[in-house]
Amino acid sequence: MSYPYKDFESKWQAWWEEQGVYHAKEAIDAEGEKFYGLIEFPYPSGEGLHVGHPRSYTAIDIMMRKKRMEGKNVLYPIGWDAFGLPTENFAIKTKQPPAQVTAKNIANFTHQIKILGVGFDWSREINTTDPKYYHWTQWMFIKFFDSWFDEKSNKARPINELIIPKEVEEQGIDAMRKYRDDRRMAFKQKTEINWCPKDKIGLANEEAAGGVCDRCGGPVEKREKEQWMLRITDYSQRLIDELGQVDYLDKIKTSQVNWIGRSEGASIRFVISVSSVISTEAEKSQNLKQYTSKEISRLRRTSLEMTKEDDNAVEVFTTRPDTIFGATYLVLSPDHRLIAQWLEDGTIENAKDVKAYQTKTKKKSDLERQENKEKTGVELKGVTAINPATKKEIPIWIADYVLSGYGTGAIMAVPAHDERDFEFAKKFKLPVIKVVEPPILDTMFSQDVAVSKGLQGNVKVKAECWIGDGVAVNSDFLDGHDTSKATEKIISWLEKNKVGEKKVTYKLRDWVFSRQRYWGEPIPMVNCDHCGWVPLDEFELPLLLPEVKNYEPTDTGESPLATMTDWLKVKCPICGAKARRETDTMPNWAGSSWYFLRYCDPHNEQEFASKHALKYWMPVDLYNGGMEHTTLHLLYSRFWYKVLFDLGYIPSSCGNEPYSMRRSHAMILGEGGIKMSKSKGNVVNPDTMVEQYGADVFRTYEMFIGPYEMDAPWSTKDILGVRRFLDKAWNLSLTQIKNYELRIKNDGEYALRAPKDVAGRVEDVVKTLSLPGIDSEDVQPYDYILNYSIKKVGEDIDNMRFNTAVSQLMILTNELQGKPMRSRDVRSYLKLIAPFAPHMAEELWHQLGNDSSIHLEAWPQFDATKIVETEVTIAVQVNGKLRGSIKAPSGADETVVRKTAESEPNVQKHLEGKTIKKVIYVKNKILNFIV
RNA sequence: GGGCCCGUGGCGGAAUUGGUAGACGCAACGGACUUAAAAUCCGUCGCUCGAAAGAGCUUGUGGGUUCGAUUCCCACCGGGCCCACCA
Repeated sequence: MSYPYKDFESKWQAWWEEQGVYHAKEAIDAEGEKFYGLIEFPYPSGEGLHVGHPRSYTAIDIMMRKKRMEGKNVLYPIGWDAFGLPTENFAIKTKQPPAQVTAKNIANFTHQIKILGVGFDWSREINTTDPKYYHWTQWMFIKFFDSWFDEKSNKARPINELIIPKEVEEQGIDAMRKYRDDRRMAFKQKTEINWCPKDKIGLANEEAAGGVCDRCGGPVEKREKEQWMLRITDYSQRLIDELGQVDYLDKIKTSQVNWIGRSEGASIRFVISVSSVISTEAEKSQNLKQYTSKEISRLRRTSLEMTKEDDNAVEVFTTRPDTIFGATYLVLSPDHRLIAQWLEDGTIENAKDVKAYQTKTKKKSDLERQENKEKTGVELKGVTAINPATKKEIPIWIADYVLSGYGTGAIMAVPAHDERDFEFAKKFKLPVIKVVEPPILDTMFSQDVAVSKGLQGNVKVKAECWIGDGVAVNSDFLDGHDTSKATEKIISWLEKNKVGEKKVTYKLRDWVFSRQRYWGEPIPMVNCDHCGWVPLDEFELPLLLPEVKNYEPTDTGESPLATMTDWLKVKCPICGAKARRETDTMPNWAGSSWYFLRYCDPHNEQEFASKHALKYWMPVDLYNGGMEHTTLHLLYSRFWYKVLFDLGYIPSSCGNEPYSMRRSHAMILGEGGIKMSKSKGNVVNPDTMVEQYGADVFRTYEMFIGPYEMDAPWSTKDILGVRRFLDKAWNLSLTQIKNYELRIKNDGEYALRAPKDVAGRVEDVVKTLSLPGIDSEDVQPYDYILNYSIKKVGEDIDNMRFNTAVSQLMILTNELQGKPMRSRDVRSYLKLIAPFAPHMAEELWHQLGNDSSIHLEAWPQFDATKIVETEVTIAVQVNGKLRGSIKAPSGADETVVRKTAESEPNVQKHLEGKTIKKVIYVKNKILNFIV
């Protein structure tokens, strides 16, 4: 018979809430150790809960339930990451206020999660769109604005501790303000945004995935816009190094490190010359002109010594300074700052072509860029550079394969040692010089050789020179070998000659923190003609998101808030003059960057969380989330936390990492292993499953579905197997309980439900009546399997191997079939099942005569002596092949086992007429005869 | 192109530090109960040969290390995810 889950699931859910079973104790009156478990709070979309959500909620719930039963003060909170685009777009489409849509979605999600029986502490529920919450998001933004990164102490500090150099101070107040603004953790900068020319709106990256507009499907362009940025790049090195302090899955650490993308190399300055020096076209294409020091002195710059990049030098970044002898041209990104200047002062002779190329690049969508990787570019006529190592004059090009955002936005092209440079050189017939041997070798070679007299200690270079294509770059001597010595040597030469130095760069970009959207936290900043960007006074927070008539983005690409003329007008907090509010809002990553801090003290109106609460709960002991957030949310929130930590808003005892442990769940796929999607019609709705099978079956099935960290396909048939299991567990437990009733009735004429003054608990009744059997100390036939299961299930939960934990519970349940149990063993059995099937366990627990929740009972202990096996099965092999198996006492030594094994008929057969050369014996496991 | 992950029966998946491959579940087949079906219970279940005992083969493919490899190493094939002109 199926167990009647409908009779009691909602009853217990209400009772748990009423009893506060899952409420964490406040830091102040808590005893014992704390445990803070966290799942990524959901975005309450209109789609409703996906079956993937409960997989991780249940998994962590199971771990939290066990911790709670082990006596820990568990914090397992839930909330809503509710600002964001899908809601805004839905609101626009249906002409409803986003706040209203959000409220509806939250109500729906709440219901869906509550019927699952997850043990969340709902008393700490938070919502990022609640002014009481975003008050502090705004407050933190101001703290970012009011701080800078001090490289000396390697941490963020208040901006008023920034010392302004004398020479800047002398330049006046504007210069001082600029000096400060250029260093703030939150700053305004022109950056490219995705722009849909058809819809005339700016798009978030996620709306412009693949270079296509999310709304109209048309191509997306780049446009420049001033945006708020957060200086996460200052933390690049710490975000890598401090991973050493935390326990994250290796693949998570690896992808964060790769995302930050540290590379070591050198920055090298190439002096610029004017083209009039170059004699002829022929000379230019056939021979790279070798300059004498005399000629160099005729260049615009008389010395090759460059201590920093200026108008007369281009700075490049390279990870291979050892190949500098092969650098035959420079390439700048089309929007390199020097180009605008050269265009202006007329240095560039082919200005028209250059400008045309710049425009073309800007129009090029990401999609085109991805699809068509053929090299394009334009030579800058009239400007050249001098390779500091070879002293040769080399041309300068612009090309979109050089990215403005990485390194210095300029490269030295070494076509013989870089595929992209080679492709480019081939196409535009540029010289290719292969550095055949590292320039540290004291051998001198051949034809068009670049020799650097500048290098110390008679260092010479073997190099070959080709013009144009016809050269295959393969099996290069340097590439793939250890070039570190050569690199080191060159760098020290560069440094000695002041034309370059060691440099580290990162792929990580600063965080674009503005959205030209409505449904986000207003940025609490004011622009004043006299004072520049000024934050609101703290007592003015929260700056409420005003209601607007129309949520559509504006034609100008500004946020809808820009149409609120009254709201925009504000007095400057500093000088009181007329000023204008910022109309951009924050990205949805803002609220999620610190929500785990708010859970510690969610109702605090004086601060984002009290120091005391933070001290008690932080860091998060276990944080579970999807791999897709590894390089965004997880990195952002680590950064955010570090800034708050550096500024002293988080007690130092919490440590400078927010999460001690990070684990990852995987996806639940549709039947057959394809992704669930509305269009494929294979979406499974959790509500339907709960209705059809009950929450306990649904939960347990999702745990049984496969390894937690791996994707698993949904199977409507497999869930039936789990239902059968819980039916069996239910019937088994009821049978045991009925047995007590019968025995009590027969022997003592008491019913189990005897009046409370006689007894509430079965075992009390039993003790009162001193009935033998029920609580007997006799050896029971299930002693081994029960104790082993307690051990195994406990370990599996700790190690997040939920699938094997469930299978062990199945084995246990099958083995207990038809065996009368001691009441204390039934209690242990129910406790083992409780984390997986909390409703059923609670119901049976109460039927057993208990009044308090099973989820607050102590986790069962196993008796190690019951697990020790006295007799073991040993596999017997002949030449590594299994020929039989024998029983032997546990720990038996070789001679005993060998004797038994040799008498085994099948083993005998294979040993017959052969001499045993060697015997390998592994205690309690295997005996192998080598003949 | 770079990084990460995964290949085990008809299916989802088990297998401590290398030690009896296929736990547990699904499906399938045979049986019991039933007027019948469902549900439930009992049994069989990697492949090939064999009545059976047993033998051979088997963890994507090919090599290697080892007494012994799903596990470790090398190469290849297939699939997935993320990033992608990152100098």
